[in-house]
Amino acid sequence: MVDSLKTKTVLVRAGTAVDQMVKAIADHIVTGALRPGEKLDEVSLAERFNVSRTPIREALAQLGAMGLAERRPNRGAIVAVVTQEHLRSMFESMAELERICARFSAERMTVAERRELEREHIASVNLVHRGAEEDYAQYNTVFHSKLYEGAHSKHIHELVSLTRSRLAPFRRAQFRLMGRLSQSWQEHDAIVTAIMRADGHAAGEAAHAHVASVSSASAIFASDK
Amino acid sequence: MVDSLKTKTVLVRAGTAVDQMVKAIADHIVTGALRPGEKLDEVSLAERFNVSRTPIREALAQLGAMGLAERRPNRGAIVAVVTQEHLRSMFESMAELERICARFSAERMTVAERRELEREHIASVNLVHRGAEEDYAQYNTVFHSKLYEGAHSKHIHELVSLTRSRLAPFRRAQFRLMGRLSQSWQEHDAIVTAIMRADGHAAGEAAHAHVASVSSASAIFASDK
DNA sequence: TGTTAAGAAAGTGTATGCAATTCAAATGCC
DNA sequence: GGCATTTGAATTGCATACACTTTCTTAACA
Repeated sequence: MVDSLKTKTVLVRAGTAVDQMVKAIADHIVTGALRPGEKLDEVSLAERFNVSRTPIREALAQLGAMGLAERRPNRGAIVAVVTQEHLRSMFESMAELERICARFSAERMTVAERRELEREHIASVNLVHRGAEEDYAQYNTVFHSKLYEGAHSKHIHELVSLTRSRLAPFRRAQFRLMGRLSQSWQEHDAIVTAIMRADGHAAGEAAHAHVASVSSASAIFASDK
Repeated sequence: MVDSLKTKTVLVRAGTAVDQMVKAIADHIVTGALRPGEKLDEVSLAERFNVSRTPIREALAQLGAMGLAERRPNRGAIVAVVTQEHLRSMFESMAELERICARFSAERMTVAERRELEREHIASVNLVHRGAEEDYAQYNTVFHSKLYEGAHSKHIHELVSLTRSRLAPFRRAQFRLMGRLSQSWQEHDAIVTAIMRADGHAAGEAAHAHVASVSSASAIFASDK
């Protein structure tokens, strides 16, 4: 089928429409274009993104499950309003989950996984020396992902991914890491060292301390409430 | 408005329709009426429950978020098929989450909460002596809920609730506790004692051991795959 | 006979229309 | 003037219709 025939569709859609909507709305929430507590009107969003209400509704449902939106029966959805206390508990949970992942990683990672982790960790020291904050932030994500995967526990991985996505609106990587690249690397180093020694407890403690450290740096971006 | 006028609606619906569908389908999955891997056809379900496809679709989306169903784009939904490995990781996660909740409870419970926990725990010894498995199972749920709430961490509570609901299909309380009421009570006792002493570490270890004990008793109900 | 391509059937994805509920403003009553 | 009731607009919930994707069938060709 020739694409040019579809004159009605102005913008060629990449994937399924509802996924697009989820990403788009989530992005608006994460970037702050949609403020916490703001009403997510179905018709407005539908007009805004040139789709009908149906995919919007499904997207809102998914966002609700993700914790980014809050759906009240018959009363529409709003951008999830996260209290200071709730935010604290999310960071706290994140620290605990990372502690578990690091402990499991130390106990369960294959030799290949350990080697790869150590190799990339050592390589990342260059980013620190160069002060490449953007690149380091990207590597940091990879580093933590390796910890999640190294735990060899699918469900823990799901829980930590869920928590991570919920915390996304409050983590601005560029701010989070500014000026503490060196500290972050040394904290990573403690984790890696413990994992290489297969010292689960030490790895867990190091990971917990690491996240707690990041949390306190991020907390200032919390919505005052 | 007089209710009898609505002759069309044969069965008076309690809440919103999609919630009904979620509960109904979830129930069918949990009870085993719908087997893992079975196709969740939208039109069939719609006819079955006398609603249109729309609420069914939303319900399936929610069930997907819950982990009870698996939705493939353009290919329909199936009852989530849980591998032995995945199930293991869920029980493992449950144990770790309970460890955290117990530790936090030991550290954070108010005096009133501690007193209430101990009071009900001591009272539950009667159920053990009477061998009231049904009642004990019910109390057991309350006991664990108190641990989750006592942690004073909203997000951890969400994570543990999510995991619990996902494990629901594999927990048949009546089987789970049969013949081990006394053992369960003594494990509870260790947790309560540690919490009353505000000994976070001991409480966590006791809770972890308790869940691990229950897990091994439940594992036999896992789908062989 | 095996492979592949075309087409029909089935089922999901999306759009639209109607019903039901909610929220608010205006009106009536005390 | 204050308070309760009602009515209307706005918005969500649900149903139905249509479009597109997938998949199974069938037939043609190597």
